[in-house]
Amino acid sequence: MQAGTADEEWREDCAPRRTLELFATKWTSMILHTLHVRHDGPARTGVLLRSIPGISKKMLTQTLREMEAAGLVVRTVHGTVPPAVDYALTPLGARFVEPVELLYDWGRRNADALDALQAKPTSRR
Amino acid sequence: MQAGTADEEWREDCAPRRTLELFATKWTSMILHTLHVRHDGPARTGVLLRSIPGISKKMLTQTLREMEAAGLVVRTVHGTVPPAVDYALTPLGARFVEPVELLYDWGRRNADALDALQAKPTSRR
DNA sequence: CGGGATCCTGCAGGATACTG
DNA sequence: CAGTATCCTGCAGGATCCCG
Repeated sequence: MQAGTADEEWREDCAPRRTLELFATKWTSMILHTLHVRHDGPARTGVLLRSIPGISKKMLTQTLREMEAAGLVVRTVHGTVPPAVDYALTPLGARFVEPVELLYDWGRRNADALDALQAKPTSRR
Repeated sequence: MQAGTADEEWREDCAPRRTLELFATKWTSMILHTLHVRHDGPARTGVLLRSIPGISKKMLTQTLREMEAAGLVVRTVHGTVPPAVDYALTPLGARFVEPVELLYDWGRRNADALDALQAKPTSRR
């Protein structure tokens, strides 16, 4: 099998790599997760804002926009005078919750491994 | 449960978020994966370079450096005249292979969901 | 309250050339 | 072959102000 390239389909647009893009935009997975744990219905913008510490209003709306365009969430406007908007997962969006939870669960169960890291690739000042 | 903030520990340095940082640096997970599937021993720099289409020589060494500092890989120099260097997973690094494979496997099994995306968050020209 | 528009910044990350 | 050093670029993402 010689393998000048790779021993499996490992092109730039293969499935694994495209999955990674989900996590390339910093907030996407957290929004998916939040919409999931709050599956008692759609979530208002303000709720999302307060549920995800550190996210800015701009990035929240921007990411939601992209997710809506991607077909991951649906946006519903209720009022017009004091705007009341909520977001809900689409069936497609719900599917992407799985890899997110997979990853997050692993993190929770392996906090000791995370602690054992000498220096983090990012977030190191 | 009121939840002004979050319904679970969801601070900026919680385990899930720190797990995400693993994938923040674009190439880390791919290197982990490559070192894993080539577990028949350590891998030479050139092998890694050819196994990961699209990675540049610079990013490869740079990422490997960070991973070494983090304790994920060990670097071994063999020659000095024609430098022969190889990298191997540490026990800690091996642990981080799991979430990577988890994610990649999901992607392979759910290529249809990836195809169903209308617009990708990234890689959109 | 939700969200657009604008400005500004850091940093991931590519290209290239040089050393041993 | 492996690695370093520069230079340069795009873009994620923060802060701020304004609109309905």
